[in-house]
Amino acid sequence: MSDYHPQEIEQKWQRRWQESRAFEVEVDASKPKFYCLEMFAYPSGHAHVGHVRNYMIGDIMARTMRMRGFNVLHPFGWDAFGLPAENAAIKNRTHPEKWTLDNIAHMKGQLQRLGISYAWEREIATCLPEYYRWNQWLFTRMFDRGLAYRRRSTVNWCETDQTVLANEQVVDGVCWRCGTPVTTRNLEQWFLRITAYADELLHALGDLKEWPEKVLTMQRNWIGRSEGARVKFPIANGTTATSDVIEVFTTRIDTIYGANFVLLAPEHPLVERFAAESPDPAAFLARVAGFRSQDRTARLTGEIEKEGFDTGRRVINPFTHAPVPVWIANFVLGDYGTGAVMAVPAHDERDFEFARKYGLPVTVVVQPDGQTLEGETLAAAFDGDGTLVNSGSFAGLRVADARRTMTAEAATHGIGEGTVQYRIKDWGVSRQRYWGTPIPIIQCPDCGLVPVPDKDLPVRLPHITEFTGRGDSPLAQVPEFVNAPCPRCGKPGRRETDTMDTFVDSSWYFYRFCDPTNESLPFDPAAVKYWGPVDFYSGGVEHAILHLIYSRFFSRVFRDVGLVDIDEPFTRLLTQGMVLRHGAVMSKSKGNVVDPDDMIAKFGADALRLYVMFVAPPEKEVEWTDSGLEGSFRFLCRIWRIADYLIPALSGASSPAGMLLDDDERALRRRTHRTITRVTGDIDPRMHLNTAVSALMEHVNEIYAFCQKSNPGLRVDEEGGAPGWVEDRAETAAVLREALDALVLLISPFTPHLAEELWERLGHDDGVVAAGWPAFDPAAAAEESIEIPVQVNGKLRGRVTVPAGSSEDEIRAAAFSASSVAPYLADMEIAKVVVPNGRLVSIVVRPKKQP
RNA sequence: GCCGGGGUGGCGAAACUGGCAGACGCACAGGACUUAAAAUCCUGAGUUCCGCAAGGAACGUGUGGGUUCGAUUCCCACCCCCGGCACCA
Repeated sequence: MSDYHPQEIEQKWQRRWQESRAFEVEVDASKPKFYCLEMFAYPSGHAHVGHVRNYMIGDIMARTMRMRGFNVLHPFGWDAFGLPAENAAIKNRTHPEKWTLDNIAHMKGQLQRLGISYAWEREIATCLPEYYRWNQWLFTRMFDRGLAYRRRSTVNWCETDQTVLANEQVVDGVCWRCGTPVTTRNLEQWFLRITAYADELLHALGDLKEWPEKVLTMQRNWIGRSEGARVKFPIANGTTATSDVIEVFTTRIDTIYGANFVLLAPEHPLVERFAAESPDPAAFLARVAGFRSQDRTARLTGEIEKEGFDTGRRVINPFTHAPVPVWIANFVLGDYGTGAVMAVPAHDERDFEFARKYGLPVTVVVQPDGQTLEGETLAAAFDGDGTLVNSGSFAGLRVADARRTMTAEAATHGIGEGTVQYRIKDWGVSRQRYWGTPIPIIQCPDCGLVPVPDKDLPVRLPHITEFTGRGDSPLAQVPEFVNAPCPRCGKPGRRETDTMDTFVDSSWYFYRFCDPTNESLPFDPAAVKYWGPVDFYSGGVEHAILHLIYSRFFSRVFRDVGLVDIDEPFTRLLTQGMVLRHGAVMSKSKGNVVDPDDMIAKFGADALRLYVMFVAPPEKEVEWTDSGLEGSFRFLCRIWRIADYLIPALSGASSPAGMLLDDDERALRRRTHRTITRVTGDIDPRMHLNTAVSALMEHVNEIYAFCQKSNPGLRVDEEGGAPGWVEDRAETAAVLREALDALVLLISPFTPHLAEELWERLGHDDGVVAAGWPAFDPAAAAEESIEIPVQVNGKLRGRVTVPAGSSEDEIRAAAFSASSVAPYLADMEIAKVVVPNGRLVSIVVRPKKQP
């Protein structure tokens, strides 16, 4: 009797996998490919079990598909740029690169000790010039296509630290580090024109059949398409020039006869002019400034009260030709639509609230069916369907018809047009930071913005030794970096000193894995043609929007640049749930993290992997429990014991196929094949890893029960329990061998080390991948007899056992003659009998009518 | 407010196409083994009630209704929890 010592076994197999390059793969057109990917990791220091759950899920998939004969690409890498490294540099006086690379080394060790089957030779880290060079390459391509452009935009600014703050660094309106109230600054910033793909990104969501509904919905909301119209309201007493028009965006052009006033956002371009032309420009601007500052801080903490003031100006409603006042309102957004709206208080909740507050008129132009609303007495805006009134020649139309007709009418008269508006904005990628990809642009006094030519890439990050966290872009303090000749004319120019948002790095890394060392292109298109798209992608739901939209965007840019011929990079997406402890997400600050290495030391990596997969479905949050992990460990010990007991007697066993088996042997064999089909389907396509483990547990229980049945009171763990009863009967040895072989292969994606060890002990030389996924034999799995429940008036009253394949009449007869059912039928009239698919008998009875 | 996902034993959960609710595990209880304990192997267990017992009855998947021979599953209304978006005109 030997005991299960996971640590020894695990080290042995991890070493062998590495020596044999077991998970390294190459393009092989003769085999079907499977690209399995987990979202790569930010190297924050230590991975806890919450992080690694995701890698375990992916590993089950990768190992299963490998055994099923696929050429499996399962790579890993590091999202290695980012602010924490810079903060650590400021705090600990280490260089961000050292901090990052040290963390990578530690975390890589953690993952290797978990036995995740990564192709480590393809490892990438985004902070290395070999990688970020291609960020720069793509950026220049985007610049050439007008997809990357520069404009002024506001950033959060801390006066004390003299630095830009990311949104996450602004806590309740003050700097996270020093508590100074945050102000804004206008800087030249780079944007990527994701809006050019808004429509495509939205529509293609419909093709993502294997994405969670939740993520699709979130992306739909984020892109935020709305159909409406732009309508021009000429300024009263102005000229006919376009500068004398306020253009509004509305989704309710049908209510335009009720547009009692027009509202401008505080950021609207006309505001400055109206102020200048007003009697008291200073007071005017002060009120506007008040609104603008509200946006930054007050809006984060809660709903701000609707406020506004009359500019004194009037515009002409192009449908009614009546002059209406123009107000400036704090709740109108400057960066959506045209920054101006027509207010229809009778039919818009916000406009209604505003009109009532300031005593503005309310004109009803849509009447709901069977009611007559009056503007003066209206209690709330009515935004439902109805019939137009007070709307000139459009009166009497239904809302939907009016929208169509009036949009066309506006277009005919040149006063407006139908349009589609998106909520999504262009992606601001400039970061005034050190630890990121330098933006490869040089500003030349003559040529303007000039991209760095390919031959000069990468633009390397200069080595900086002092990190203070103060000042604007750290790169601006390195003259030898900043001063660069214009690539076009050679005159002294100035290099862009901002770095890229790290989301750029992660928007295409999955293609780099296909060809990670390419020195002439981001990747060989042929490699991506073979491996792409990612077949199975898993990661945290926190990336449901940004990362997954940016990746879909970049994938299309690569397509349009000509490097890939697919649109969608991820065929199937799984968003894994987090691991909680004491009801909270694991975090260092809460002190509730579980380090996988501690668990490996106690129970082994296999037990940890199995537990995390068994405790709940992959998408669900789970609460960590030590006792659950212990239970999984016990289960593995139980497997070890039965295998250790049986293996000596199985060396001569052959396949049970074709043997004349007794009832118990046939039952065990049936069980084995049922387990094969259940586990197979539970992993793929169902991805119910917890029930796959349950099925394996039942299978093990069944093997024990089989042994107990032949040998009541059997002690599997006793010394010298040489199982002669197995060897003596070839059929018994054969079914037990088959049961054990199947168990070991089926559990190998979950507990690969234990499985390889047992597989070897079972006498196989080539490992579980070479063995392949166990074959399912439907004939062996077929039941010989089936138990059929019998219901009387919907209540379970008995069960009958009939031979498989019995006719409905036979099943019916058996049900009626069953002793447990008969009493319920006595003195009753049979009203109806249902036998759906021969699976169940449902009898409906009622009392016999008295003659 | 809008959108999405949920609500099943003491706990994590299962039930794949409308068909035996609670598989599997944790915790718990009992038995075997042991001088004893641990470990192991076996057994039990939704709740309530009746019965010495074998066993039996009723109730039971958030609440209330509906469809159906039959509903955790489908339909309607509502309550609660989680997540996302949120003055997007």
